[in-house]
Amino acid sequence: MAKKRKISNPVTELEAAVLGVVWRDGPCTPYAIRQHFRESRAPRWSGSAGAIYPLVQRLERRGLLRSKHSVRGKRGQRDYRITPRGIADLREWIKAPPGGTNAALVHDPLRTKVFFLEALPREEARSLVSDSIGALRQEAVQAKEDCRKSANDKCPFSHLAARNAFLLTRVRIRWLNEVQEELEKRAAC
Amino acid sequence: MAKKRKISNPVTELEAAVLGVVWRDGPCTPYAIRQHFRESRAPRWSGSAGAIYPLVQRLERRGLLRSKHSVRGKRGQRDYRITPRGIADLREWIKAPPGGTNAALVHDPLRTKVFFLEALPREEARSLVSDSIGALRQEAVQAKEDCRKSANDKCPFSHLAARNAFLLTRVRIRWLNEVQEELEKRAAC
DNA sequence: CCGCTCATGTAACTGGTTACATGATTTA
DNA sequence: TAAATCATGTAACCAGTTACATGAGCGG
Repeated sequence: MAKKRKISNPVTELEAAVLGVVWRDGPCTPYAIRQHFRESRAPRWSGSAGAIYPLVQRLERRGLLRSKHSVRGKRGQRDYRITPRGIADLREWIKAPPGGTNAALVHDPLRTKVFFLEALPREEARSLVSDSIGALRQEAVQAKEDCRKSANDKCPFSHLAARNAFLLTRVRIRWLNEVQEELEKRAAC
Repeated sequence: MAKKRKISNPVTELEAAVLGVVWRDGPCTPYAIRQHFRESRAPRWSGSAGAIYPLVQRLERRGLLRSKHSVRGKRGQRDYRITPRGIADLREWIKAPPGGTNAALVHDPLRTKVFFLEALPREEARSLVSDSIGALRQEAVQAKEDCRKSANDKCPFSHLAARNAFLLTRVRIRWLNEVQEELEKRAAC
């Protein structure tokens, strides 16, 4: 059987995200990559220096990124671009992340909290839920705004990503409303 | 001003989850705790030995758990129970996790993938989306089943947690349908 | 020139993973 | 009793965080 092209190493999610940013934004400095992540409202993407700089060095050693000194010859400033192997590995990750977690259940810390909500005095449980609803509403407004802004992009996928954030936030609000109802029902007893 | 009781150290999410399990299930061995996590379909909770055993030791050193040899004097078998300070810290975490991420945007790897979906040849993008829809439908069936099973629990919150999982899964399916439509629209051009 | 922010990095630490070792119990 | 599996643990590794160091450009 014709052996498929050996993929160097499956990239992690963060590595893939960096590859994706470089793929999309063309040559860019690590700092620009960091900014991209820090602007994201998803807390997963902190874009801390200690994560990004070693990561791009790693990716360059593995041949997925290539860098050269920026024309503006500031200190060590380097512009990174993606290599063909980098693109191949990015595609590989999109198709099948390591562990096959493509459709795994998303993690919601509020779910865990509600799971243990009986450990909280009733009144505190109540305020936790209503505070969270408030915060999520804020989130939803932001997400909707992101949706609107990306609605007319040349690429429809960034808009769909924003829409994912909005829909998830909205459904969590609705779910919290159910939790709230349950709390009130219990209070009534 | 009356200083609030000093909370030892804010616990992490995994620590809080372990405290929660011990709080709920009464005295139990580390192994039982692991089982609890491994049965969860959320990939976040792997319950690997290397995570749990050091963790309960840590919590005992910090005075949040207390252990004694099980009556069945097997090897080193220990039953852990939660202490009052453990309960206090668990409550503290439920109210306000470190970082105030109570209502932060949930992380969805499929969102990231779709964000970079243009990097994929059209046909592969299509099959990624339809495969994911299939997998999520499976997930949704499972989640609904969990919902049903927990519907008549004495504690309604485990049911609400299951419902969260179901709702999130369902909304992701709907969102993926939108992605699918978009792909077909583009194919038509 | 002083201080501020931009930008690139590094070092120490932390928490979780995989893989292994080993003792206890059950089952064939 | 031999093999399988349950149960407890540990060691090496790894990725990401916080905190720091440092240089470069710029505005007062």
